[in-house]
Amino acid sequence: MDKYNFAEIENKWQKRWEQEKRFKTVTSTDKPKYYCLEMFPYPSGRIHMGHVRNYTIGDVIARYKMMHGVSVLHPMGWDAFGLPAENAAMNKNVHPSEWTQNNISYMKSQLKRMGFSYDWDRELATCNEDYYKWNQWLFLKFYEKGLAYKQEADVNWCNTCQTVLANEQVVDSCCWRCNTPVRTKRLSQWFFRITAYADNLLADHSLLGNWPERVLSMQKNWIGKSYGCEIDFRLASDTEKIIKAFTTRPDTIFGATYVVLAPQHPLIDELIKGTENEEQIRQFIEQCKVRVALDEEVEKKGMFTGAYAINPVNSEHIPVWIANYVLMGYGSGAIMAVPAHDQRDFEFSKKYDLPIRVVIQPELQQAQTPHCPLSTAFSLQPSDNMTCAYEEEGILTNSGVFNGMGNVDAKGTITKWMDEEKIGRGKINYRLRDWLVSRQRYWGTPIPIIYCESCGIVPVKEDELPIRLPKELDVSGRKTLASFPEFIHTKCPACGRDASRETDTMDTFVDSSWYFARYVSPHDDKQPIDTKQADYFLPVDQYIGGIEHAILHLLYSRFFVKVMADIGLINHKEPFANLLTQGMVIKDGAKMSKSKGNVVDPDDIVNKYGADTVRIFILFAAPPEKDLEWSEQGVEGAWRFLNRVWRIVQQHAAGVRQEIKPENLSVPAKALYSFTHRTIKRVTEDIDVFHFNTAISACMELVNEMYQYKEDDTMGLVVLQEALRNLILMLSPFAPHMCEELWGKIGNSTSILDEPWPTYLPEALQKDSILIVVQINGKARDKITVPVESTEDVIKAEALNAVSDKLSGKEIKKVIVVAGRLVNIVI
RNA sequence: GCGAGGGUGGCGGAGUUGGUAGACGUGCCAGACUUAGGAUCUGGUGGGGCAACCUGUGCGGGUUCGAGUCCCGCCCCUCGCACCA
Repeated sequence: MDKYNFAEIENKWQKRWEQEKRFKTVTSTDKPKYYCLEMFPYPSGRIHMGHVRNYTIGDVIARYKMMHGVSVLHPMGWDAFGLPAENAAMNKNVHPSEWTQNNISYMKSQLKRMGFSYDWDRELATCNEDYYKWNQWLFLKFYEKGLAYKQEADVNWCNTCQTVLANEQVVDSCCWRCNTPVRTKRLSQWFFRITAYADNLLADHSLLGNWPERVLSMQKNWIGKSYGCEIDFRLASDTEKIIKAFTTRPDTIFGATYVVLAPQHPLIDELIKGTENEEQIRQFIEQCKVRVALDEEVEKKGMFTGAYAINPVNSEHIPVWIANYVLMGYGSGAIMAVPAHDQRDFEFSKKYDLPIRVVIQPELQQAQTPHCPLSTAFSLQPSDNMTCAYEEEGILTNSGVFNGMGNVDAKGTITKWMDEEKIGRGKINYRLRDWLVSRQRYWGTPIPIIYCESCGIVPVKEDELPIRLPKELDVSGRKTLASFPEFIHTKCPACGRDASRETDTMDTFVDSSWYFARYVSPHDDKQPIDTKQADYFLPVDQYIGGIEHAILHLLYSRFFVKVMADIGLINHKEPFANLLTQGMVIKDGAKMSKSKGNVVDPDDIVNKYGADTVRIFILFAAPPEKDLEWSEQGVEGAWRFLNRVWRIVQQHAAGVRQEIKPENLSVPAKALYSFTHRTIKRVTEDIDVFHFNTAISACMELVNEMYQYKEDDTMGLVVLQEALRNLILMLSPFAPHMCEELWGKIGNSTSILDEPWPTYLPEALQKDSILIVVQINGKARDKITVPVESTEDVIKAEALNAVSDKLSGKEIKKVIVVAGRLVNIVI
């Protein structure tokens, strides 16, 4: 018997698949399509186990769909712009382009060694000018539509990366990439107006029913839509000057006892200029800029500006404060403080002895909350020694004509009234900020903009694209495009005079925001996307990747698709119909990482066991969305299983194909026949819902059955061979190389890829007899086997008879018969 | 604090129109084949007990003939957001 020589087999079939272009996408409109996509990797040098897991899952789905005769698009490419290439340039004295290309070619060979079914003819790399040209083209479209704009703003700056970052790329106040604490810096930068799509992004969650709930909830949280009211507080000293404050609680407006500005609020300068406390206040504002350590409760601090604002509903003059607990980045950077009904304001007013005015009374005694003991249930008074704000519902008081109204109703009524009085207006506010896309980097897409002294900001003409990166980079030090005078100097497209180019490049998340759409027509040099192809292939039917992109990449991509639809490039509202977020690969309880020294190199495992074993292990060890603990013993188990399959097929490879007539089979043969078809059913249903671990375990059970099977007459062998044939087909998405080889060994000359997925015969699942569990008082006591057509009475009698010794002298109160399952005798 | 997801053998994990808890794998124990086997095949394996049985799915209640699964109240873990007005 041949030994399972995985190295030879895998090499043989990888070559054959490539030569025969087995995975070339067939665009055929009379067939249903399936677009299976895994998140493309950054070409860091080598693939890691996380990639192997991600791409194995995708490969199983793609191959499974191929066997269903579907036109499958399964492409792969490279997220090839990024900072590590620049660091490599400095540290290893190699051009970012060369370093990236080398990495791509090695990683591509690794992916091929795994046997993944990619259509490599559609490969793309975002650092190639035939890709980033279309980034620039899209940028110009965004600019035309007013969706790209330049603005001076306080932006996030990472000193290590020497560049700015988008809000989404700041994690716990630190750079998402290098973990350096982020500082704010005032710079003029390019933004994408993602906020214009905030509502669409939120509303279209309804189209994403098959996305994991937690991803949707993270995005919802990030977008942060809230309904409220913007209220105008005029300055007492100059009623032309207005502080706009956003609140979700207009019902508490009569309880506003002061106004608070964020330390960065633009009006502050004017308010404090020339006052006696000016210097102190400026010092305080500086202090507020210092970021404190994380998960540390920040103490509320503030200062009185000396100015007063007018509460528009009652003309009261209330003090204007500056405090660190008000954020410039949300709403208008100013709030009305209602200490009686907002815990934060309450704490602040206690600290600085600011007045507290109750404007909502709990309705009944039971409205008391455990956190807010009230001395008298019906009249909440600040003098009651309130220990916290009352944030529950109630009845308005101290609120003029609105007294007695329920506060929930009052929100709308007061908003409407303020609108009529022109002192405020209903407003929807979002937490989402615009996307800062400028980066002070070399290795990225140049922003196609020219600055002219007389014409200002002038977009590059479309036919001038691409604006190429200067290639002759001296790699000895950190460079940006500003280091290349020959790149900067140009002529103004409008007036022809000397002008200079924008030297910032785009955030690399721009690249990955539409690459999935480029795959439908990757070589089109006339347009970014061939709309016809897009109509056929988009949206991606199944997207697979890590949860770490829950907000960043997945939100940006959704935004891009909506813009691309609005400019008529595509006709879809959402990029990814279904999303599978796979868990991490961990070892010894921690994520594999160089610093922890617990990395397992895929190359080593593939060399030792082969790709098929690695694939089986990864799929079997845990369901895809859960974390997977790496286990050498688990890999051994997968290896043993494949060898078991290999041996059983070898033992019974030669044989006859003959029609099976179930009624003529021996009892064991019929049992195996039935088991085979039940396995087909189980495996099919499991793969449909991505339960690869249980699909493989079902195959293992079938193999175990085969080892027990001893029928060696002709029909016995026919049944066994039918089982083997189906087993090989079912395992082929998981362990494709070995299955191709075994497919040949059982007498086929074609590729298994030409074979349809097996279907089970319902009649084969039918049994002559069934097992019935006999319970007494809900506890299993015995089992009986009865003919499948037995009536309830017969089953009941059999059951009572089986446990008669345990029933003697007992009164039977009740007997429950569940068809086909059990009998429960209650005594 | 808010939101989402979890808690089942030594370990990874099965199991929901409520119906034999622990499939499959791993580990461990035993047997077979063998000069030998960390190869392979076979059997056993939640805990307690010689056994009949008892007990067991984070904790406490409840519904039910019957609960890992449904309901109520807790505890713990993971992830995300977090002074968002």
